[in-house]
Amino acid sequence: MKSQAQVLSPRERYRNALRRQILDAARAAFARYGYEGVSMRQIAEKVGCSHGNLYLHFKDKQTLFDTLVEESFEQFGATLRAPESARRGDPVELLRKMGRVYVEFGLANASAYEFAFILRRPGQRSKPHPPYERMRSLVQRCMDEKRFRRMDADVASQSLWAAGHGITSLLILRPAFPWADRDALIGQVIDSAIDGLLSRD
Amino acid sequence: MKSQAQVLSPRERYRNALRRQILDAARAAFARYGYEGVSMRQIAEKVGCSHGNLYLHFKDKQTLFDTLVEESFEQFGATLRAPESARRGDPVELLRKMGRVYVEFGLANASAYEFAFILRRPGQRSKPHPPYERMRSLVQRCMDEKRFRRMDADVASQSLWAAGHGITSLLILRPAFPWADRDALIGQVIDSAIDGLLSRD
Amino acid sequence: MKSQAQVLSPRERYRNALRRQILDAARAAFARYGYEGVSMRQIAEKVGCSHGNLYLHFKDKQTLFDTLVEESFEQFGATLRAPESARRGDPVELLRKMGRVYVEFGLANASAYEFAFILRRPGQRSKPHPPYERMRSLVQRCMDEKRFRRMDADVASQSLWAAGHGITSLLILRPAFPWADRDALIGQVIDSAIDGLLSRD
Amino acid sequence: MKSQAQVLSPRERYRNALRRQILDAARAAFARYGYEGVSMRQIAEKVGCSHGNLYLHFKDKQTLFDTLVEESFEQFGATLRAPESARRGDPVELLRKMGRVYVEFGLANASAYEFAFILRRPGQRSKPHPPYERMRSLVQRCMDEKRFRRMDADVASQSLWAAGHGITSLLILRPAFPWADRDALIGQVIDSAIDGLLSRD
DNA sequence: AATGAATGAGAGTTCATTCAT
DNA sequence: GATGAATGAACTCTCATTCAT
Repeated sequence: MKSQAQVLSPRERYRNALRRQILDAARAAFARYGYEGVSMRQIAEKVGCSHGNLYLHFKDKQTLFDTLVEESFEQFGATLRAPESARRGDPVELLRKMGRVYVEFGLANASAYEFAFILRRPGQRSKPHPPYERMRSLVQRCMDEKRFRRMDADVASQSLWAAGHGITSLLILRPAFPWADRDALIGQVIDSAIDGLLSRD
Repeated sequence: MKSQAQVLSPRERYRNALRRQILDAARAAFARYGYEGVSMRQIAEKVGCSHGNLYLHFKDKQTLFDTLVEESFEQFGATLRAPESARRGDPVELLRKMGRVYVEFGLANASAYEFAFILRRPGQRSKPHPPYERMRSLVQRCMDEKRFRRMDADVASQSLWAAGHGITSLLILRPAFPWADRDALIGQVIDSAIDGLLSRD
Repeated sequence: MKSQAQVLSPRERYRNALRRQILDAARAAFARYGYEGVSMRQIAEKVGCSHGNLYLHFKDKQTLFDTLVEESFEQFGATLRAPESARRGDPVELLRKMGRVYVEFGLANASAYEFAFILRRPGQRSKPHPPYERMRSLVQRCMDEKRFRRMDADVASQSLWAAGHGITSLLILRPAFPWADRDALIGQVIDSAIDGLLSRD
Repeated sequence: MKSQAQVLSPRERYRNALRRQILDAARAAFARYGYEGVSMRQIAEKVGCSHGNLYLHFKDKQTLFDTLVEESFEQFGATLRAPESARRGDPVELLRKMGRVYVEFGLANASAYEFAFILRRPGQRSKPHPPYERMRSLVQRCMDEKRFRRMDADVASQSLWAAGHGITSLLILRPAFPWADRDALIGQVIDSAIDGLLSRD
């Protein structure tokens, strides 16, 4: 579908590549030091170009930052769409899988995770984002199929999100902490959170 | 023990009060805007003194910040010491209580919580802090008394911490999100996390 | 009257002196190169202080500039108040005298004159300024006393202003031009402009 | 004479047209914002070409500016040549006419007027320019024919120029001022200036 | 001929910090 | 003990200019 858009002049390809490099350098820096802790000059130095050059790609620092936030949410949305799209199969198992994907994607893309869920942002929006919406509809399905106890669907969904966010953010923000076995820990967190919603009989 | 420290000259008392005001103003500002987002001048203005004055109480900006981090951990330690000190009583119920205290103290002292567990810091230390140690010993006791399944005590403890941190940090960082009933949500998170560790029989 | 305001601590006096130095340096620079042609750093260098220092006296460049404009108008107002205040005496002669004072003050304070009447300004106001108002009332008096022909008082006043401004601004802006005898020229310009308004009989 | 210059290839004609567009855009911009207040990028944007393109027509910004100054003087010279060339007829009336043409041409070509007579320039030359020379010779003729009093011809000529320049520059620089009727005002200024030179008998 | 990517200088402004008073 | 004047570095951003394409 985008096939004709793929035909780029060398110049355009180079331009895109540089833009990509800037975004990557900026993402890493912002994630580590926060918005105010990073200067355009520092980003440019990491990229290896003049700082003026950044302004040929992004109007200003805020726009560069916003682009990264947007990008991060899109990445999350795309990743979490996959497991949910499996319409059939045990919805509880789907949720478990989704939880693990969430955490693992967050760890593998730590800076994107920080942009999406940790970093304070100048212009706070905080609407229910697509990843959350997907999870919530799956939780609802679990209730409809009597796999989960009847309860407030938002309480249930948000308790799952809290658990997943808790382990993800701690592992990202406190990498030096003497963590137990990573997989076992993640599994325990997710399983507890989901099992705590199951019907008891 | 500290009795002789109580005898303060008026001058010393004033000095201490000013130091306290500076810390409070700085804590609020840092928590909202981050380390680089706050200037010494801004802090001084909130306090109502000259910016030069700050340097009579704290060597530099970093020291002021570090003092707040230290203080935050101490507050947490003191708060969580109380429930644990009840040596008798159902250890599982004690854990539940401890979890709720953790979350509620975190929410009531959001900026302290951010200092202790969210904000990235220039000089990262990240040793197992006292609050964690206390919880871990309680978890161990639950296992010793067969209330919890036998499993790696660190996996168990850290899964509890993850859950508690998850809900606390989300509520702090995303206040504009349409959260479900706060108490119900907190209860669900903690109960799931603890119930997931119980012996199954 | 301002006697008690004269008691300044040495610090205040020094501060005022520095402020004065900054204003003088800025006035000369702006008059020669225009608003955009002068940088805060250049001004600081002429004063012999750091450029940051300027911001302790003026909020920003625009404020520094505005202060100079204000000051220039005040100087003009004060200077032109003197001849006019002589309530009695031939009003035509008063006007002649006022014209000469206007031109000579403008030449003696060329940069102030440029600020007041030549330089384009970012925020254009252009209301009838006090100097003009004073002259206009004198022109009116000349008409009332039948010394001037009956005509539109604004046409008359503005034609005088135009003549005075013309010779003043040319002498300031084109100092290298081979001018005729300065006093004779100024006298001729003013006399023509005023005589052209006299009643003819 | 210029006939062979008229034969232009389409390419050359296009090139000339573009050069013309650049000059026009630059003239308007410089006149409004001054030399330092205008960037090459802004000029290019108004023209609708790349900023690099400007350098194919003008070596640098200063050269572009100088070209405009030159051009402005030429326009004035050409305009004022017309009335003077009428060798016969009342020389005083010719002068009056010349004055009005001067002012009106200045107002109609405000930016050219600013370039020629108001804007400060990096490299100041300020020799008696052709327009002045023409007027001066006409003044001399008035004296020779006893229409003007005997006096220093430069004082007389420059007093006329001052009057004309005064009203022209004020109307250009202070458009927001509440001016009286424009034509009446211009007429009064010129008539006063010329009548002030007439022989008295 | 024309583009636009790139640079390095320099703009206005704010900052942490020092120090004389 | 406290002030606030002062500095120099660093910030974001814009500019004139060059040059490969």
